[in-house]
Amino acid sequence: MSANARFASMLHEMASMLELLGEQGFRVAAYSKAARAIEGLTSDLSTMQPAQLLAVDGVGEKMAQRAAEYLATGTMKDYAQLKAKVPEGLLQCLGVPGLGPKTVRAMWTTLGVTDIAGLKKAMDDGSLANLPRMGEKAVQKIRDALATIEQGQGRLPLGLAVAIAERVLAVVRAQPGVIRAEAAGSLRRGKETVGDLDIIACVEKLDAGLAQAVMRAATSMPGVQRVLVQGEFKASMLLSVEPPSPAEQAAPEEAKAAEPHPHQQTSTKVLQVDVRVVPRVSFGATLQYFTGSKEHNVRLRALAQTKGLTLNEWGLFLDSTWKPFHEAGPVSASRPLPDGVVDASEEGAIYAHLGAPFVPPEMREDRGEFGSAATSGVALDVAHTARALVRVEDIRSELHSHTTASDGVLSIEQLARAAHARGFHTIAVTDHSQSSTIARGLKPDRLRTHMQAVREVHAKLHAELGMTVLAGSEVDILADGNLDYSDELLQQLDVVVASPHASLKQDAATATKRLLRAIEHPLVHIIGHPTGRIINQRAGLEPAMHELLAAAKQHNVALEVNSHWSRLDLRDLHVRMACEAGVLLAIDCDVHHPDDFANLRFGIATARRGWATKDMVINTWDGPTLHAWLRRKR
DNA sequence: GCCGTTTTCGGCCCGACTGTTTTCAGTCG
Repeated sequence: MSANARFASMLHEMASMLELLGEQGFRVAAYSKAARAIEGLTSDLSTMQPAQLLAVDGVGEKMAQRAAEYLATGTMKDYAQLKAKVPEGLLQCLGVPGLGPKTVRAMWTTLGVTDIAGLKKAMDDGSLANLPRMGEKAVQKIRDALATIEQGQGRLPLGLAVAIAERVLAVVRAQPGVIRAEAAGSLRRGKETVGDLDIIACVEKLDAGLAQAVMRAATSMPGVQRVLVQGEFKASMLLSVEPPSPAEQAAPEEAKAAEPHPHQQTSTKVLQVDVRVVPRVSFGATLQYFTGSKEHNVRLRALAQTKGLTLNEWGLFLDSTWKPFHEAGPVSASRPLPDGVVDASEEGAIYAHLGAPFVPPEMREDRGEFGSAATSGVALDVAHTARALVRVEDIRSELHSHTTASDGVLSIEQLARAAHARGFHTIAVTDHSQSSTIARGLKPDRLRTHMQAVREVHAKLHAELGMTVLAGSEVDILADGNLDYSDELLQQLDVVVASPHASLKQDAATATKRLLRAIEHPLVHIIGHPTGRIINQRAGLEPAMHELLAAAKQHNVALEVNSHWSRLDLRDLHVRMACEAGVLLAIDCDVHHPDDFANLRFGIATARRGWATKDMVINTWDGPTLHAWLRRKR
């Protein structure tokens, strides 16, 4: 974990502890907000001047002092004092759904409960049910929540969550009266893992019967374990997560062989799914609202307030029209919505009316998308970035793929034709190098034969389709930074993708030196999955990213955004750092199986989360431009 | 604790759902 991440996590912990001590809400929120701001920084805390840190939105005098203290001593006096007051186990109790700060504090101060074991005891002997505002049903909910946690309820990798969302959407869209339905939440923002699904279904007019029918269809679909809540327009349920299908398991070999990450939770087996039914006039507002992030929405609603408007999940309203309506009680089917200020059936209208540029979902993290918050010394032009963000349809080449020569399932020609069918002008065949024995890496003599075979396919398909098939290799970056083939051999390859595959637990300084050597190598074009992390399984390398980026810029090397949902490496924050440093990106699918081309959407989402524009991504270039760039290293 | 084209003090986003209530607090997103 980087110093930024460690400091931020301590602030988060302090927020929870203050909450349990009964501290005022806004003070608690200030800690959380500062923690999030630090997490989103693209600069190392240690390299920032005090004035730069104070310029970060959410970081004031006190937090800046704490950062200095943390950097100097590795800890903080305030943090230690809080730790001494609040038992460790209470923080786990706070993580149980349905248990908030008020309840945990009450059971701590009046029942002496200090951990999960004590909580279970208090439920069994009936003392918990005797707390104010507690009863048998509330206790049962906590029991169920504990059981769900023990079953394994972590965050699900994006690729698996998307597959489940599409199943739910199919059921909802099939209901009579449903005009459209979309997934919102962190899935729509393209986050690398998803905690729950938010499904928004749209009907023409609010109708309680219709809404109930849609929610019944969802809550009775196969795999539903438990219905958590069911109101007039919203239902929540727990859905079993089936093991990945064979196609979904077409993960890279190394991913399958990966050792479990020390912090890995038991694998996720249930996913919470919320289904909401809204009228057409509200659909855009609801989609916006539940796409989040929470922090982005807080800012957007505050913006609405400055214009005397109220923004909520039903639309954008004049205070004078919404407030009296609201005072009469919650919205219901029998009480029609008041007219909003704008037609909120599309979310773009809301941004437009508030005078904010439309923010693509992937950028809605309150990391500067409103043009105010500083995340580093470098300012990217928000409006331009939002318009020029790289899209799936911009990608014209694949530069990282495997055939049956190493661990892929396609022949060279099948691979090239699959790439052509997706509209690509170029594919690079980059089978593994000799040290990746698990993946049947090629010894030098096999590589020479393989290159010849690739060039024959190129001659054929270039004549037939105008397709370019490049002879490349995914060359191991060995533990000391040497490459896995001689320079004489590398020189003959059209494309060299250099990737770390083994020794992924080395310390930061060693990893930095290792990757720098690869970047500085004059025959290397792209660094593949630079950290080697596997989501939820392996932390991977933690090199000094700023040093790598400076070197990549200097040596004109592109860093990969590996699109496989188990990798997404570079990750979103690293992409943002690369864009601020002006470093080129290669968004690739690391194709082993024909289905892997479909993972491109996840790599694109990750790149967009890092504010990557089309011009920074070498796969968007036309053939001549890309080929000329590759030849500059030969 | 942070912040300022309504403020250096007094605010800080907004609503649904649930369970315990007897009008609403707690939790969640």
